[in-house]
Amino acid sequence: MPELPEVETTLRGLEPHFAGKQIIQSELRRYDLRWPVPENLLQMLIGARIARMYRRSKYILLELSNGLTVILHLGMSGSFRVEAERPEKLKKHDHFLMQSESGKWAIFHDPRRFGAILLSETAEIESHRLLTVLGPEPLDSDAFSGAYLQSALKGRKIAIKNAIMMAKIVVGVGNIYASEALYLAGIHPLRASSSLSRKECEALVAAIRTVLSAAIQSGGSTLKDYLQTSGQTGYFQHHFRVYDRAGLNCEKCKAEIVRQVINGRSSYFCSFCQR
DNA sequence: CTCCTGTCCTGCCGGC
DNA sequence: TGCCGGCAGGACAGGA
Repeated sequence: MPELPEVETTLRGLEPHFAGKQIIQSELRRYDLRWPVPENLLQMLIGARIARMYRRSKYILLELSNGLTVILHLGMSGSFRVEAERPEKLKKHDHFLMQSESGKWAIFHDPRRFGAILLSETAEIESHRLLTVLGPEPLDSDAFSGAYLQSALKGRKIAIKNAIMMAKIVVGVGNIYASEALYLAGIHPLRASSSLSRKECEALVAAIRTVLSAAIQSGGSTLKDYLQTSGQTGYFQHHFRVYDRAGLNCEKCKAEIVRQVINGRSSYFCSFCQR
């Protein structure tokens, strides 16, 4: 799925047409996403103003003027596109649409339906079951530091790649950016989490920030499903150093990049550069 | 607690 | 051309 950069890119694509705007029309074509979509969604959304749009982890949050917040998640295959008019023919997996007073439509498309649309009272959003368990934002340099990471990894035996993909430790890092960040930091993905030195934790924190920031700059990464709200693909996949590059040569040492399944997920690394 | 596995769902690709 | 297995970017739920 869309990892943090793709969610951030989506948010930025929606904001100009929806933040601060009233929702004048909305349609729901399927209720059976990851969890059932609340039956009162349209009733609560239509006529409400989106007072604020923001991202927390991989969730896009629409804070409405009526005391409710819409929680959106793109799942594994979700994307939003913005259209000037409601298309006469919708695509097969277009599940949700909304039009703001700007006239623009936002259309949620999600073939695998691992995405989610939920409602929460705004006053209780911080304690929502999905949001309350989350660790720090990786781009928040105060909360996500080398010292923090080392303490969060203390006593953990799991592979460092699994650890940085755990939302409780740090949010937003998925399978692609975990491989890329570990490569940049020179850390082997199978290292035991608690074995990382303070210096390595600092390097990893910096690498995660660098990779995520660069990916946001490139409009995210498109492998199969992900598109920007404009319909364009992201560009960061052209900058991958290791992800999906098994058998190619490491840019630094020319050794072959290896693919190995770690915890059921494809992982890519250079066994010479990453120790 | 930590950890590991199974699971939700559709589409695509390669092999036969 | 068709069928089948395997795989895909997330992350919750439940059991050891």
